[in-house]
Amino acid sequence: MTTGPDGVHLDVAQRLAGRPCHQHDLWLCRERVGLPYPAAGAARLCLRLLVCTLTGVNRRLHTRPPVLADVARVAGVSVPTVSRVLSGSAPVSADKRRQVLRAIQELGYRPNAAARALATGKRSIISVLTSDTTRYGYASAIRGIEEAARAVGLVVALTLLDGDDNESARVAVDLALGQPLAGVIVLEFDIQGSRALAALPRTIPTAAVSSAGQGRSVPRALFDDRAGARDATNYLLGLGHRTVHHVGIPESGRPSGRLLGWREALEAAGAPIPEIVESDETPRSGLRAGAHLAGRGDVTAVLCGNDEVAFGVIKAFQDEGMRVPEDVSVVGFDDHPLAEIWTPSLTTMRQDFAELGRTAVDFLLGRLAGVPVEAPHSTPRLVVRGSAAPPTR
Amino acid sequence: MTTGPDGVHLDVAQRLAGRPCHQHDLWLCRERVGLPYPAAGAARLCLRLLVCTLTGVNRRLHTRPPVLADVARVAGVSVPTVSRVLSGSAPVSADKRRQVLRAIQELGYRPNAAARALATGKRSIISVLTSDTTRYGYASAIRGIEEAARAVGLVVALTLLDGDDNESARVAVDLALGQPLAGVIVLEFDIQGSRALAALPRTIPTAAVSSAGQGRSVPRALFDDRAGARDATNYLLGLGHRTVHHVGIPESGRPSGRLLGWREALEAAGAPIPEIVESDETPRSGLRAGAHLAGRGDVTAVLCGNDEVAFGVIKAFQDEGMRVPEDVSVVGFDDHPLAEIWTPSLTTMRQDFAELGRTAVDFLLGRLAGVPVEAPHSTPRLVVRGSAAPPTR
DNA sequence: CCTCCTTCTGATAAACGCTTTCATGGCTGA
DNA sequence: TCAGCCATGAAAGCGTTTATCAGAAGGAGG
Repeated sequence: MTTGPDGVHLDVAQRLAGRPCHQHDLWLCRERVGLPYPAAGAARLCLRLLVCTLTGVNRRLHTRPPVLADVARVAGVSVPTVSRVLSGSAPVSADKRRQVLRAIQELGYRPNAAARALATGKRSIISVLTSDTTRYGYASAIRGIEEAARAVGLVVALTLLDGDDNESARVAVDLALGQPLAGVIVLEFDIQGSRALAALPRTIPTAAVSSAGQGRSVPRALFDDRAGARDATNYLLGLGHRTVHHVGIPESGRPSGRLLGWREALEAAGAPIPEIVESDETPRSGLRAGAHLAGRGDVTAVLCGNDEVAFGVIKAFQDEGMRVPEDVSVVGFDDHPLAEIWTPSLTTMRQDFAELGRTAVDFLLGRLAGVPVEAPHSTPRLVVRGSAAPPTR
Repeated sequence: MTTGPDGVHLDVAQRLAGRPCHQHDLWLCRERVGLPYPAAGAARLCLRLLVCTLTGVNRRLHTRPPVLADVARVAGVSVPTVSRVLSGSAPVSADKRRQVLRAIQELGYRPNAAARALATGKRSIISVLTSDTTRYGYASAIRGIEEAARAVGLVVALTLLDGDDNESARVAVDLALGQPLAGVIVLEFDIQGSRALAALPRTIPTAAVSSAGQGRSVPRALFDDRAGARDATNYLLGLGHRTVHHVGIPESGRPSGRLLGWREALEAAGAPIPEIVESDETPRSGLRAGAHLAGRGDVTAVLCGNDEVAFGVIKAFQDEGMRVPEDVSVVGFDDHPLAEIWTPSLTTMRQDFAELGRTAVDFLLGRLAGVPVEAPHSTPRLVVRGSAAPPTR
């Protein structure tokens, strides 16, 4: 049985009102009756009013959360003093500080973020624009961004890019910019990302996590996909394959780095350049692509746009009775968590999405602070496993 | 060559300043020189000042984004009129409306969300607390939440729960509550989620997306894992297996529904209840669990806590030379996107995470609006594929 | 011992950008 | 001519922070 400041039983009020009821409610009531804070003897009146309030007679009153002024009144100090205790911007006597902290505790006070943001002009949100949250690379990058943001006390807001037209990009951007943003990070792994980047006003600090080098002059944290694809292709050629087929993933408005790197490596080696097979980055489309390639009969090595596609491609080959890697070698891209335990285990180009996400935040913050930071950059690394081998014929 | 209102060439200014430069900059300059808005003839002075500003002589001035008062001044109307045009809260003559819209366009004005939130008391952020963004179920639920939130004009903020102790839950909660939140949704699939739920103050509207029924009396969008596990176990028993082994995933503070359902089904069937094998929800731990089970020699059917674990378990069995489903049947939980193309394709209990995420938002909003909404609820559905079959001996 | 100056603490007030209420002035229609 | 309506503007918040100011306490010098 907890007892309020004037002997009012909060539990009684609570039972009468049929809902939780806090010290704060009591004070609101006193205020309403016009009682100064430490006025004893009006407990009964307060209780009555409290119950009225709690039962909905005056809903708005009860709903109001405690504000700085409430804390100040309860602690018997002025509003700025409370603010100073909270922010530590100026010295406050130990005595008052204690009172203030106790009042905050009692009232369950939490600063109003909107008011704080308005007064300080400081922004504490980083908005992430992405077309997807579920696929491995996207999800990892988001995790990296969130971790880095949290480390410096920022919150991450997420906005999905639904359509791949300019209009829906604009809508998404408008929604995101409706918040007081410190900056924006766009996951520019696809056309939606590029569209969103284009739709962003130049006035807002922006960084992109990107797998392509060119485009609008926005600072980018970059995967050097091109070099990665070149390495992967050279690896397969080095195993003795005459050429390497490619299952492409959708391009973000311009030829993807993976495609370019693949073609460059083939050209450099003087190998024939097969027609590209398209996919939509899903395992299912990989299945279709694999079935198509299996039907051709002359395929011995395939570089896939990502691991999920590679899984589908491998599955399709196996369904057609071809063995991987004995009959055909498959190399993926990203190093998906399941690549390791796939059958056969998948040889792939590892990318550290989370790390690039983290560095993208640092990059953005550095630019915000006016410190020149070099654009982060990461080259995929070959992870040799069991899905690629020298050709058998 | 665009020309400013008094014949000032913005392009000239831009070239001189070496950075993009907008109409708005001009007006700021006029303001600084003390010119009323439509005052002709001071173009040259403005340009000079503009270049000073842009080149950093007065950085703050240039940095200031346009506010409602700027729009009002440019449009030649009062501040409330602009506000009315924006919110449509009161009629405005077509004439002024047009002027206002043009001014907004020219200045690239965007309302300040913090000020708006402060004035209206309306909150536009839903915070999602989760221990993970990358795993399938979590990522899908986040997507569902984001979609539903976006549909009603809300933004989703993401905060990861790092440690599984109370202290780090408190830190995460504090960070999230630092924003002006409309409400919080906790993904309570694990102990971190439960901790966060416990750390949330009762004053903030909260909903949980959960796979367990009990716990703190917070409204929950619920997966009926228990029924799902019961169904899965009964399915395996129905195929003729003497009993079913279980590879468990970490519990969120209390026995997981999956475990309970599994045990109930076995008890009801009078089947022996084998010891549970633990995993940490990763494929790799599934590998270990599978190796352990394969070593026992008497295992014919396994129900896994999720699909990723099931993948590992299957792989381990195969590595030990056991065939799935001929020698041992494996059933998963969740219907991971790769379950379909795994070898063998995985029989599993499908859960629609995205849909439950969406309904959780509706649920939260309904409660915010005071409309009584029934707690959403979803029962996993058996998807029969190729990884489970009758025992062969 | 009194006064003046310094130092430290707390309070008052003015922003921050937007919404909203209320009052006013110009119209229309009877 | 006057009531009534409508568009508009002035002003008062919303909950913080911060700059400025006043007052008290304390020490030193006369």
